Amino acid sequence: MSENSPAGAPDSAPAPRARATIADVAARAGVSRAAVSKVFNRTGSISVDTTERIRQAARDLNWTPSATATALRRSRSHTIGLVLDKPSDRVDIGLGTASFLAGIQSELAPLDYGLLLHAIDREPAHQLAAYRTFAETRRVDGMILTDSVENDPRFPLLAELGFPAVLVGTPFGDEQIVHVESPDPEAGVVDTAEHLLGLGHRRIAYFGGSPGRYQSEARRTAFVDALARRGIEPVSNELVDYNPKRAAAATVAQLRSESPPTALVYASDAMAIAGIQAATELGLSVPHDVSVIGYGGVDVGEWMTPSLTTVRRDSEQRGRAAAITVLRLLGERPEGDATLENPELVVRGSTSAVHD
Amino acid sequence: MSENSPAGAPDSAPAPRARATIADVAARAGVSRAAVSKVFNRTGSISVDTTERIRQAARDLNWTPSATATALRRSRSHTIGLVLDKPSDRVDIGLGTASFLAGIQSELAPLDYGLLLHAIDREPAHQLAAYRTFAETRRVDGMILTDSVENDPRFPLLAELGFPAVLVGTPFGDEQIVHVESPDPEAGVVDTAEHLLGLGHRRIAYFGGSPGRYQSEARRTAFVDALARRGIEPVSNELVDYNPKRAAAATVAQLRSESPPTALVYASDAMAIAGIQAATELGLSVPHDVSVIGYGGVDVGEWMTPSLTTVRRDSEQRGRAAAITVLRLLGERPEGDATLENPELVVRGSTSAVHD
DNA sequence: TTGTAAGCGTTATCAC
DNA sequence: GTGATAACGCTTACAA
Repeated sequence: MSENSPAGAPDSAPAPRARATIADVAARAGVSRAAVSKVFNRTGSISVDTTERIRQAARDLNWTPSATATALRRSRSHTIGLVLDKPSDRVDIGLGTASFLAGIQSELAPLDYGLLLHAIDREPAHQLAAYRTFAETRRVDGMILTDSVENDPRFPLLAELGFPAVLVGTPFGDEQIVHVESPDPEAGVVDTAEHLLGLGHRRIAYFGGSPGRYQSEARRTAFVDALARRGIEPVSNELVDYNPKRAAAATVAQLRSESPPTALVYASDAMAIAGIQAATELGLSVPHDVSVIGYGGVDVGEWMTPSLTTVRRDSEQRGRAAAITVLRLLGERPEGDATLENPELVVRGSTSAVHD
Repeated sequence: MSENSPAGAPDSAPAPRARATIADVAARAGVSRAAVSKVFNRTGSISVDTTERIRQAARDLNWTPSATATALRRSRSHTIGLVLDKPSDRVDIGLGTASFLAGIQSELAPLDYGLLLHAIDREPAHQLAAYRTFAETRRVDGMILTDSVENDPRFPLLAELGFPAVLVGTPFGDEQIVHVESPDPEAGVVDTAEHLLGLGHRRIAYFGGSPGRYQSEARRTAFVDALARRGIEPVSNELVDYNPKRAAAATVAQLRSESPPTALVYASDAMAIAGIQAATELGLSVPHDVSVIGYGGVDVGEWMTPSLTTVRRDSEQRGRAAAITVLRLLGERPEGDATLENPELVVRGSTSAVHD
């Protein structure tokens, strides 16, 4: 690492002159602090003349209202919190998270809201403490949650605190929490089943996410039910924690069994990609010998070879909807609408009719 | 979208009772506000007895110091800003960004610093306004920058403002800015050239990033120079803006030329993955007919088939180093060290000796 | 060991 | 139209 620090030591550099305050601007414009505030908040009535004088003074002094002072006075931080899952000792951010963040940002930015990231592990005690502090310190005005779990302790807590929050997804039980979700969240998964059956597949293996997580369970149930309606049962139905390595291992085990599956369905694109590799290393060709389907619709799925058949869920749209919804909770009037489209099956190169 | 809003309307729900303040805690414990403050900041000396009374009172009232009030009083927001690049109308977050964020978080969390995300486009005027506001409103105590560009206007501005900031990477010219970078940033790229030459490749195409971006230019120059030292010139050397689609198109054009390259080198993994697809669609097999090398070392490269030979740069480590450095600038004493290892060539399945 | 009081930089409610 | 002035919730000399 190389490093040089002009900004660090205030030795040679001129001591960063004290920031101008509203009082300085008022003085320079020859008005009261109140007048300045009124101009910048378009509240109260100030003559065109003084308004211009004040604006000029502010420009001269490079003044912008202090966010912290405003936050204190208005008890609004103008910031939304997002809690990311931190499974163990490292923060883990899935492939789809990037566009989710982008979506949130795109709605927050126009209203000049900030986005504060936090990473918290799944230890219930830590969770509660963290969320409580999050709400109590009032660093954020509202928050966006993801990944509802069974008996999620966060929902009652937030309700008790009366803290504005929106869940992306569906709460597990009948917990009361504002949430955004598409009309039929599992539509794409059902199509997955139909697609495979239509191609003649009968021996199908499913590799799921994590136990106790709503999305993981719902997705799996929807798939298994869809097969059941056609009298089929998956040859395996395993939870591999959204972990690509575990998915690959489980895939190898299945493909080596005496009556191996002809189709492999995964609860995430990353796992599906790893599954393709596992199959390939066993000398099988995708999709000729085995078909593979992922979930998520990440961009790389489109670029890789074979391109990945998957269920695309618009992460960016989900981010936007979540942001819009919290903002509304806070009394803001964001532009867009919070409508979510159903995830949809995207048939690409990793699936084909069963051969043999 | 379905939505229900218990927290939204304060109709049925008991109006969220006013939060306890330090005064309430003081009253309940029968002490002054100063005493409470001292206990919670471990400053001044308070008897064990009163300390316990105060802590108990705080617990009873679920009180935590208000972050905004503290921020105002101390003129420290305890928050670091990170500016993400927003190329056009949408926020774009690269594949490696996720682990970069994770790295930053892992250093910030223990010191209870928050991370505020901002997305700004590359329009110089917007940039300057945004950074100025960022610094002036004091929402953040310091910031982390990425992607230095030629004549980067941000550096002089931040210097002028005396604002603590750290660049991840190398400044383009001789701008003064604290930065973190590995000792030999282009070591892996040079190895790339050697690797290909060693495999017998002589017709090599290079697909670069964006013009005027330091990393993009440095990477390209290092590669071309490394080839030149062995008397080789790339058959093509194009800038495709880190855009996988453009990379694929450029790849097709090259492979269809009269003397097509036997090796394709890309400035990002995403582009390399798209390049493999392009080659495959032309009926070529990777690595048998063409070798492919990416840059970045994203996880999917390891899981895909063929697995991707690439230059791995530890994004998480870069995030950690950036966070540590900016925290130090702020007078904090973060745990880890800000050392960066050189990126290294990871030879996997997408390269092989030239056949023909 | 504890308390008093003066801010930090705004905004909101009144008067004028 | 404009200006005093009192908060917002906390920290920190300085006194006691």
